Amino acid sequence: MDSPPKPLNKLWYLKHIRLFDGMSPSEMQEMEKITRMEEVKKRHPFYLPGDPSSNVYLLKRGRVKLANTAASGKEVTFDILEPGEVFGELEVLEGLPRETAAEALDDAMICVIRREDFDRYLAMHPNITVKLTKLIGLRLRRIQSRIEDLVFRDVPARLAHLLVELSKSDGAQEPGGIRIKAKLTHQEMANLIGCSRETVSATLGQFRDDGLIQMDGRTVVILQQAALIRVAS
Amino acid sequence: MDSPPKPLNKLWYLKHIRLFDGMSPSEMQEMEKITRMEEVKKRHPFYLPGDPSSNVYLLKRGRVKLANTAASGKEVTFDILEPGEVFGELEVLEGLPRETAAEALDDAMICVIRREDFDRYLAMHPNITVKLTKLIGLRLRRIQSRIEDLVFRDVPARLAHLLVELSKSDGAQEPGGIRIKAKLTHQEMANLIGCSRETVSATLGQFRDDGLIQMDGRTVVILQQAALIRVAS
DNA sequence: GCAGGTATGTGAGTTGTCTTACAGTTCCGC
DNA sequence: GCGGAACTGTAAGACAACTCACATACCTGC
Repeated sequence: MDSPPKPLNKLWYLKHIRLFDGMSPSEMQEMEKITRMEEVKKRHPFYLPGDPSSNVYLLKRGRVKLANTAASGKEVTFDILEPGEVFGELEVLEGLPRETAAEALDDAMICVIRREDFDRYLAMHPNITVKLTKLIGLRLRRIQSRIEDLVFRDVPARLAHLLVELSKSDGAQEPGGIRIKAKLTHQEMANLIGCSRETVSATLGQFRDDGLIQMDGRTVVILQQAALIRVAS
Repeated sequence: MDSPPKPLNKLWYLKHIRLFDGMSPSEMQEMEKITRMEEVKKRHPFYLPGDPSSNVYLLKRGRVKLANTAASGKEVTFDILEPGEVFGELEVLEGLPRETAAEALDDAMICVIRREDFDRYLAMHPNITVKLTKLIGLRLRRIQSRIEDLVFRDVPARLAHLLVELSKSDGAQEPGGIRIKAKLTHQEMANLIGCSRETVSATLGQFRDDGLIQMDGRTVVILQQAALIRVAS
């Protein structure tokens, strides 16, 4: 009747499946040719929903947020990308307009690849196509697990889950705890777990009062990871 | 400030992106060789989360449900597949264990392809690989829009959305309305939109009282599609 | 064709989360 | 280093959806 106790889903924030890792020097050179470097400022939008999908992007420096906004103004964040990750390739592949917005969270550096060049490159490098398929497949699995999160877990569990995953992907071990380096505002956390900003503030406050975390200034330090994982159940 | 009014997301229930459509006769023959036909009974599980991913399945007849169950017993349904659709290929591709359960909703007929054969087949048919990538990409987009549904919309809106999409993919035009042929229980609808069975019953009752739908026996007939779409906003 | 299992309808009570409102705090650009 | 903007903390009230409980209706397999 009971399913076996399930470990926290490691796919949630699994990062760094890099599309172009392990390229040969000649492939690299070829890629170099079709790529244009660009520097963009914080909050710069790469694209908005409905835009034609004319480019694929490779993030070199800074973070990029993939998100959508409802008519009400409520926002949902699908992913926050770290350097090394590719984005925008999905819609390019299908030739459909953008479905999400992409925006720089920090001053960032990116490589831009024009649609036609990307298509041509893929056609000539079937092994990269397979890698791309796996990458998209992994994203699909990750996003499925977010649906499970939304349906199965309440806000404290989702938030605990988020903190634990952030501590894994972005944490610095310190005496007494793990400092989460990724600086997310409460609003951004709310957009990631699908609740209101106030609820995040209150729930973090609860975690603090319970001794699970510590908040100095605007960064979170996890004091009791095991207990947090229990909350995330 | 306001985003432009967004039409209901057509990806939600978009079906029939068939992986092996447009195959040449020789390719077909080749596929034939690595395929084993099987008949399975209603409620037969193809696999469960954690199972090794040893096969890819091609659904010929009947419906298949992809779903997951929480320790609490609550269930979320990711997709209900119709004949012509492929499933189980994602985990096979990555060589990871199953992450969802797959089970026959009706007595069904399927083709089973062994993992090694599928891998080998893909390696020899790069065009099928590209198609597979697009198919998985489309699923990703669909599932992203379900997250938006869960975060942005309340239950009446989600249910109205579901009915409208079902009427498109599985509806029969009739004098006075569109009959939804797919026979889903209230529980199954609840699993699809992430709410309780009772809430589905009550909300359908509300739609009936408002004259939006009609329920004869266990099938739903949509009387006022436009109004339903408005509810789904 | 009847019985037992499965599905539906409905109500009362509870609760998690949102909304609204506002005060306090920290950051950042100039 | 100062001022304004962005962010955080907290609380009260509202409400959507859940749970629990039970009655009714419906299929379907023997």
